Amino acid sequence: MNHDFPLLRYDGAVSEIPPPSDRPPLRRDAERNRRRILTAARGLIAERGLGVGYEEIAREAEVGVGTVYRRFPSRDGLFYELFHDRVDAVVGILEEALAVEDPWEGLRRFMRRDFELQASDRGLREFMLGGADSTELGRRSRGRIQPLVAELVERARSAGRLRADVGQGDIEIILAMVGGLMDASVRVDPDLWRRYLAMVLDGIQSGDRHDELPGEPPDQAEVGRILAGWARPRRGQGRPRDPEAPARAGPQSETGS
Amino acid sequence: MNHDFPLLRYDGAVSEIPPPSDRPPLRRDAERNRRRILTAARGLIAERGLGVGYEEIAREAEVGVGTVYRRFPSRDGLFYELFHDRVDAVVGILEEALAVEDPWEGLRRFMRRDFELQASDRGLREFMLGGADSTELGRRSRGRIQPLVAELVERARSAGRLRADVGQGDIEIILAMVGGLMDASVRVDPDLWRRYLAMVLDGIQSGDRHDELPGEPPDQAEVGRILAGWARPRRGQGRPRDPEAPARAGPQSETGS
DNA sequence: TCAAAAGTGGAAGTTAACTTCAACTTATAG
DNA sequence: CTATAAGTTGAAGTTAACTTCCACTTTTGA
Repeated sequence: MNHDFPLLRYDGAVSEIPPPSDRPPLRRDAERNRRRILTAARGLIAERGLGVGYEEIAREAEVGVGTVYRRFPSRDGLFYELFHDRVDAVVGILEEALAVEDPWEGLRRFMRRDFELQASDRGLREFMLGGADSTELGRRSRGRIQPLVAELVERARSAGRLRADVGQGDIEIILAMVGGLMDASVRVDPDLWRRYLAMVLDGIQSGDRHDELPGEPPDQAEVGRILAGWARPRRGQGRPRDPEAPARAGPQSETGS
Repeated sequence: MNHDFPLLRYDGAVSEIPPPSDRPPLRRDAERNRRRILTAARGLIAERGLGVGYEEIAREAEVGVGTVYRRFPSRDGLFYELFHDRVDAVVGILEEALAVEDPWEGLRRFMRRDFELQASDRGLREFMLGGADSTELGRRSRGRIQPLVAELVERARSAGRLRADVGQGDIEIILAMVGGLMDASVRVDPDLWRRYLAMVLDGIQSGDRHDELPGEPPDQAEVGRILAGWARPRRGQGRPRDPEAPARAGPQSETGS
């Protein structure tokens, strides 16, 4: 059992320094392939999310599927390699935010930087959101991140800049909520999330001052494209079909005898 | 081509009054089955979203799959039957909201009532969000709803209660954003959305007064359950696997020779 | 009552992933 | 240089939907 290696740090947070590997090193070709797989996976997952298939990763990496399975028998191993440094980055952002003098500014800064980090990587977004708890890394990450967020919230509240009725849990929900919007909108307008983050921040601060909203309200066409990309259910449901009107798709009163 | 039957109404909106069906009436058994299918579909889709399969609907309706396909060759026809009256309800809510004297109160009321309507029906939520534009009904619905929302927004802004830099498109995005949260959280806490809607409303009003936030901040366990249910990617990715550490899932420095 | 039209059911075909594995290839150590 | 362990591959098996089709049943109207 060597896969738990918490090293205590100054504040009780757990460091992510990897232990010396105890397995024999990979063969040279294997190492090369491993690198290719990670590169391919990084790109595909950043683009399309955690769901991309091994077959596609293999194709992109110019490697057989079997190789991908051999190297990463479970997706957790792959996600570990792809995201552990990103988690470190988030922790870094949190520490920086805690170092900011003005507590409200610190909280704002954290949220903004966190979203900036996630903006370019859909996989990271999904990992941080829902995927987090199904993975060893995910659970550990939450353990590192939560106390820092709690501290940030506590500071902002004590300083009187955060509404007293807003708690740590609210911040996490807000991150998820705006993150969900980001998922749908980044491709249409990469900075739109800033606008809605600003609205929510205005809603949870206790001062009465509004910052100006960044960007412009999206126009109809933009809204349409954003909604069209919102978390689809499974298979299509708008496929082009034969032009025949579907049987009784034309309205028919339920009261027909 | 008889499946377009816009009847002009007072404000140019399109009425949804069904035309007399020109097809021969269904046989008695067919009508009975059609009813069963709709009932089953209504329940399943409200519970689990637009993605439920025909096989499952058939099982629930105690009918063969073939029957479901015969009656609803495309999902659009099914969605039409399930949702056209819900769209009418939304339009009704909008009209009521426009009749409220205080424009800001009207806007608030619309959003609240709209969410209350959607809270109990995940399928409706998905239909109103993304699914809307892939369907004849969806497109028509947007056409009816948008001008009313625009009017509501215009009123609230003229009255000076809505920030001047908030547009109609923003309201639609906010509906989608909070709707996404609702998707993830209704099962855990059916009223949690009210809290975040309140925050956003506070963020977009121009007065400096905050309403009290409904509910309490979710605690850690609650946040965990909510995030766990957030729009999953495709297949599981946290399946229980053999307890062996995945090959090199244990961290290994990328710098290994 | 009975023939025709309408409707039904569900097995079998289709699609699109995911995963395994046994024959083959390559790096490495001696 | 060679034996061997490590690694690679992609075809074939598996799973879980979706959809079609036709032999059979039910309703209807003359």
